[in-house]
Amino acid sequence: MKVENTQVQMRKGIIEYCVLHIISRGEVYASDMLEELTSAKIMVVEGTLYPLLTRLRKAGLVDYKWVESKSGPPRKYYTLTDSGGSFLKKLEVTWNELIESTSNILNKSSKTNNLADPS
Amino acid sequence: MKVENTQVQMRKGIIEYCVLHIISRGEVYASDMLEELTSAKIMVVEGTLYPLLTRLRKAGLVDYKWVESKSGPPRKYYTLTDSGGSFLKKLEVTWNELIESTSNILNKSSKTNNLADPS
DNA sequence: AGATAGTACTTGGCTTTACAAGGTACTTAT
DNA sequence: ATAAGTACCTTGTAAAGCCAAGTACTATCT
Repeated sequence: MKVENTQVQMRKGIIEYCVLHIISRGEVYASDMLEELTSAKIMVVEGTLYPLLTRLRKAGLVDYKWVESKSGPPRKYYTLTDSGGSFLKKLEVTWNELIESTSNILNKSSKTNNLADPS
Repeated sequence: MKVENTQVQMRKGIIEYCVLHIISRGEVYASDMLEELTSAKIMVVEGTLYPLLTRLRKAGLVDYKWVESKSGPPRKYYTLTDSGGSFLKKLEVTWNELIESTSNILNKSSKTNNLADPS
């Protein structure tokens, strides 16, 4: 079992949450999102983002419109739908609960170990 | 697309992290973990936990010993191995980074909403 | 003794999804 | 025309949670 594998698992779902949140802030297209996610150190690649955006659109959570570009092919600019907005709210609740639940577990550290030994 | 589905995705990986942490605090068996995870509001079912424990053992991250019980069949009491300990340390780093990265995204909220009120 | 209930652990099949790799389509520069 | 750059899409693979059914052991009831 590799650490990388678990790290991938940890990111799952969170990526969807972050993408919805980015779209909720205003119209963006895929490369915008990629840049923002990457600069926030949440690594995402095209092969992950595009299928995700397609899923979100099919589910009616986001919508898009084509916009001509002066430097290349047209772009899909995404916006959040109403149902996407309520979906995002639910995810926010879930995320906050998950953070709290996890810290409940983590803060119960006991006598037996000293895993945070910095040496 | 259902909210439950995304919520499941969010939990992935985090469950593994929590289970390793619980084991790191001392010997426990599966029902102990189930109870603790459930009371921390991280819902886990047997069909998730047992395969996870098997994976962790095969990966050498945890070990177990059979212990007789007075009220039923014997139990597998789990302990963390050395390599499980260093694995857990790496996951702690990953988890903290992920929290921070996510909050970087979320705190960029724009004029339109105030969903992540920081007060 | 046999049947039933409770506890603990296991397994097979299903579904979802991140990721890699390769592909299509449009625009601009040479 | 050809090349380069940008943007979006698709197919195949592997991983993992979940559901449901199953196995095995113990204690209790009839």
